[in-house]
Amino acid sequence: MASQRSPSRVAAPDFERPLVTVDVVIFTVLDEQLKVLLVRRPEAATDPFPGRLALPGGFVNVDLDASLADCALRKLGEKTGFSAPYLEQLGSWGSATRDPRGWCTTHVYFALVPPPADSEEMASAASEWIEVNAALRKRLAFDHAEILAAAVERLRGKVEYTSLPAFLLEEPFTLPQLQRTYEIVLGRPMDKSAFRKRMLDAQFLLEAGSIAGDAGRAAMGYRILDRERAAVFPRTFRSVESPASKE
Amino acid sequence: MASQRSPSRVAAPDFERPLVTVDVVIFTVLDEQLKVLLVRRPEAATDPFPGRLALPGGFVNVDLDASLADCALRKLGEKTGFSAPYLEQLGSWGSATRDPRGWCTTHVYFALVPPPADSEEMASAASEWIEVNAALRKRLAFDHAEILAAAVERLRGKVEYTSLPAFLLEEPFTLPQLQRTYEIVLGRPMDKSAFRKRMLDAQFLLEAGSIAGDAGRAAMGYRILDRERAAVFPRTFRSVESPASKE
DNA sequence: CGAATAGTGTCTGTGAGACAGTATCGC
DNA sequence: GCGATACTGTCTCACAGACACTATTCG
Repeated sequence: MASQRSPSRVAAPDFERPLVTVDVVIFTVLDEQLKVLLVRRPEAATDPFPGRLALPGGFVNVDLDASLADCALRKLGEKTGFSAPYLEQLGSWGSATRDPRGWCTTHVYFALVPPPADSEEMASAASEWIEVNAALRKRLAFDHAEILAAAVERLRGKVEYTSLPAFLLEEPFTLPQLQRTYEIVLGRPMDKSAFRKRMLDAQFLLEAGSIAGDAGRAAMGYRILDRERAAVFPRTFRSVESPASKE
Repeated sequence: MASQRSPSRVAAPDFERPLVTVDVVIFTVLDEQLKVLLVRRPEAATDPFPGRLALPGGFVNVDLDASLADCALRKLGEKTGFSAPYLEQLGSWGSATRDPRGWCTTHVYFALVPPPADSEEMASAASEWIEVNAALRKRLAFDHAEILAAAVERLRGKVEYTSLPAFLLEEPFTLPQLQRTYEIVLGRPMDKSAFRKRMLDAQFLLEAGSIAGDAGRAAMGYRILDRERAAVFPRTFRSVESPASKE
C-alpha cells in the first residue's frame, strides 16, 4: 500500500526515513512512593543497550497502529492491564545519534495509573516499578534518562495546579488519600483545610458513598467526573516558595 | 537480522517506516493583530493538497538535520530570516490517514518572532502572515487546522502566566508596548499598574535606556534577560473569569 | 500652557494558608 | 469514655485589580 515506491497519484518522496518509535512513561504511587515502570532490555548483543533499563516502548507498527496515541495505548496495554488511564503526550525526541541503529525519533507519552493490585505480577515480565529518584540516578538506555527527567518535571509542575494525582488512585478514593498522593508526588506536606477547599471548589469530583478506613471516622469516597481531562485550578499551590529574605 | 542499510553490530528492524516531517507554527504581532505564517502548497497534482495553505514544514533530512530541533530551526530560517527566536516544541501528530502519501508523523514546533521589517518581502516567497482567527477558519492542508488550533490554545494559555509575548517584540521594547502585545494576544485589556508590577517583579527584563515615542513622555526600554526561556509568573492573570453568578 | 503618554500611590476585596475547633467512627 | 481520623470555622496577611494621582515630553 504505502510502500516506498507505490505509483499512487501522490508520490512519497525518496528521502531516507528515520526510525519511528513510541515510548511511555508510566507513573504510579506504590508503597508511599512515586514510581515509574521500567523494562530491562534483552541481553542479546545485537540489541542496542543490552541489559539496560529503559522506558517501555517500541517501533510504530504501520499495520497495527492507526495513530501515535493508539500505539501508546497498545504499548501501555502490553505492559500493564490498564484500560482507561490518564494518557498525555509529553513530546518527541529525535536525532541522528540517540539510537545506534540510525536516525531515530520517539514520541513520548506519559501515563498515570493506579497502583497494580499485584506488584509482583509485573516483575515477572522483565519490568519493574522503580522509585523515580532512584530511576533518575540510573544509567538508562538511549536518552531515556533525559526523557524521564522531563516527564518528572512535567508531572511535578502540573500537579501544582491540576487534579492529575487523582488518576494515580483507584476509585473511589477519599480526600485524605488524595492529599497524601499530592504530598508524595510533590514531596511536601499540605494544609488540610486549604487542600479540601481547593479540591471541592474545582468541581471535578463526584461523591460515591462513605468509605471506612482502619480506624477513626469514615470518609467520603469520590470518583473523577471526567476521566478524559484533568481539572485546572485557578491558582498554583504555594505561589511563594518561602518567607523570603526581604533583605 | 537482515538490514539493507546498516552493516553495524546493531541491526535496524525491518519494519516499514512512517514518513517523518517537522512543521513550525510561527507567530508574530503585526498591525495590532496576532498573525501566523502560512505557505501555499504547490499546484502540481502530484502533490497532496495542491494550492492549499499549510504550515511551513517538510521532511526531516537525515543528512542535513542532526536533530528535530535543528530541522525546525532550518525550516524557520528558510521561511524567515530569524536567528534567535523563541522556539518550543508543541507536540507531535501521526496517523495512517493524515497524509495521502502514507503513514506520516509530524513534530510540531512553535516559534515567536518579532514582526518582519518588510512584510511584503515574505509574501513573494509564497508565504503570508494571516490573522489567526481568519487562519483558523480556513481549510488548511493535512490536519494543520487542528495543529494550528492547538498552537493558539497553547500560546494563549501560557501567555496568562509567562513572559512569552516579550518574544514577539523587537528589542528594546517598552512596557506599554509589551502590555499592548499581551492585550492583542489575549484579546482583552489589562490594568496598567498590575501589569507593570507583575513584569518588573518577575525579574526577566533588563533596562536598556530611554525610548522616545511619537508623543508624550519617553519610556524605559527593556531587553529580555534570558532569551532561552520564558519567565513563569507565580500566579495567572485574572484567576476568576468574571464576577460570576453566585447562584 | 495643554495634550499625550509614562509611571506611581492607595484602597479594597478575595482568598489561601495557619490553626484550632467540632464530628464521627471503633473499641 | 478514649483515641484516631474526618471535616469545618475563623482569623490574618498578601496581593491583584481598580482607579486616581503625579511625572515627563512635545508643541
